[in-house]
Amino acid sequence: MAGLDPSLIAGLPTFAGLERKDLEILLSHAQAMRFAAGSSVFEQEEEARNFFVLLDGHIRVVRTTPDGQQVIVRYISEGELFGIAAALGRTTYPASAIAVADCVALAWSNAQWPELSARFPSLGANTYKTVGNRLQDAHTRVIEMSTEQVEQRVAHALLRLVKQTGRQTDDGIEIDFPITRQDIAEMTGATLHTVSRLLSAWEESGIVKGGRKRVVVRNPHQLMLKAESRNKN
Amino acid sequence: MAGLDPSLIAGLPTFAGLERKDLEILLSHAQAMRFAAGSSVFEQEEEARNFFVLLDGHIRVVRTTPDGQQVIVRYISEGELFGIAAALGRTTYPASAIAVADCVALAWSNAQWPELSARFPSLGANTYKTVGNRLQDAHTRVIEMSTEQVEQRVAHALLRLVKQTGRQTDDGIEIDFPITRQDIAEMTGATLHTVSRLLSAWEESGIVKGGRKRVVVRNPHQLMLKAESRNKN
DNA sequence: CCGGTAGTTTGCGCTGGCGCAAAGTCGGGT
DNA sequence: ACCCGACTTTGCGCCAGCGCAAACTACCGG
Repeated sequence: MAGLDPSLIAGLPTFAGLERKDLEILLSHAQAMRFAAGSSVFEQEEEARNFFVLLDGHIRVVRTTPDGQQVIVRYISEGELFGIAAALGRTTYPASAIAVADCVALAWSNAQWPELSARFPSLGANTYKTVGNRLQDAHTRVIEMSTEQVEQRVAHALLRLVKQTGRQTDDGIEIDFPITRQDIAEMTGATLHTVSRLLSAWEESGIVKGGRKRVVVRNPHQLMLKAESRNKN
Repeated sequence: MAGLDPSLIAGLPTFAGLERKDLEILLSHAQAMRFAAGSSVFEQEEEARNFFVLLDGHIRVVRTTPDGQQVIVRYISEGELFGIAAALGRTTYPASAIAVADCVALAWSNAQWPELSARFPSLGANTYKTVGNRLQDAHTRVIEMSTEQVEQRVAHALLRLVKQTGRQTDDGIEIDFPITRQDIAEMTGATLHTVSRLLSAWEESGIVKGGRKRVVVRNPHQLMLKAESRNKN
């Protein structure tokens, strides 16, 4: 259906639980979708109609508070399941998803969820695991926000991004999609200004290298030190 | 098995999805456990052997950071499913659970999870929903921590506790288990001292009434005002 | 009834990081 | 080639809330 390009299917490590044949059946129910960088995949409060697997690109998940404040919940990279609100008993998406690079995703209608999850138990297992990881991450973030200084939180955020999407360059490890200082601020509960100051200071000491919508980590080890103690380094 | 007291079974609203007969089968696989106030139900990092439903009492879930800081993840009240780490693909509990009042819980061995969840789809649905709610809560907390002042966070925490476990008294609504200023601090990422000061100020204006390990909310509406704007009231 | 411990309150000084302001700088579109 | 909007940097003053310190008080066990 929808003429799935077979080449898209090649790399889906997350679905290793499924046998080749089952995978093909599952994929035959999916629809491929493309999103240009900057476009919206779904909006907060919108009725949850689909669940997705991201095949290529990067998506930012943002939650907006009643008074207009924005917080970045997380970034989604290739192979990840997302938009599974309906499976978790919600009728609307709790956050907005925005493509930060050109994206390709597979989408299934939520109406198919009961049938598909019954037919492919490993889809269910995968969902449990995904949600478990997210819950863990969310709690980790609460702890960080509760106990750490801004400098440590920013360092942790960068390390997480590097680990998740880092691409080795001759300069160091680069975060593989455009990200602004403001974005980092919204991930860490700091202000744009403070983040900018921190990155400037780190650039001074050769730990990172900045650019317009770019961050390259030159010295991950030193960055870990910043992340770990509230002492001066 | 384990001679379940039938009276315990009476009130299990959370499991409404199950028919009476199925419920009995499910319960026949469970083991009843009692925990005295202050005792540990399970420890962080301990191998996850069981999952539970709390029948009576209150349990505090605490996560400890590598450097010894503690953060209260949440409180569990009657009817809630907990300790489901294994179902989410983990082998150890990510946090400790401590009874803050005398507790009665039903426990199932994790080994039974695949069988039970296959046999009773509504158990699985229930788990998805529970996890969905928790994920939602965790994200809400991240947002609060990111965007709110300490005063608002403490107000929100109290309102949540009151909503979850409030007991009407002639003085106002009382939180139904012993809770210290330190506990509130660990829920909100503030210090004991700041929390104490805030509660003193609120007691001054008649919004709450404090006591040793006790908090009574006399004026929830005013407390909501404190929770909502960073303006002076 | 009494001593000890766990919990609470309050004072004081300091500072991390925010709010506000303004001046760069990069890059994409016409 | 230029302009405009988006992104970034930096300076400065202020204050919420923390760290430290000390006193107070309610409960519990003996």
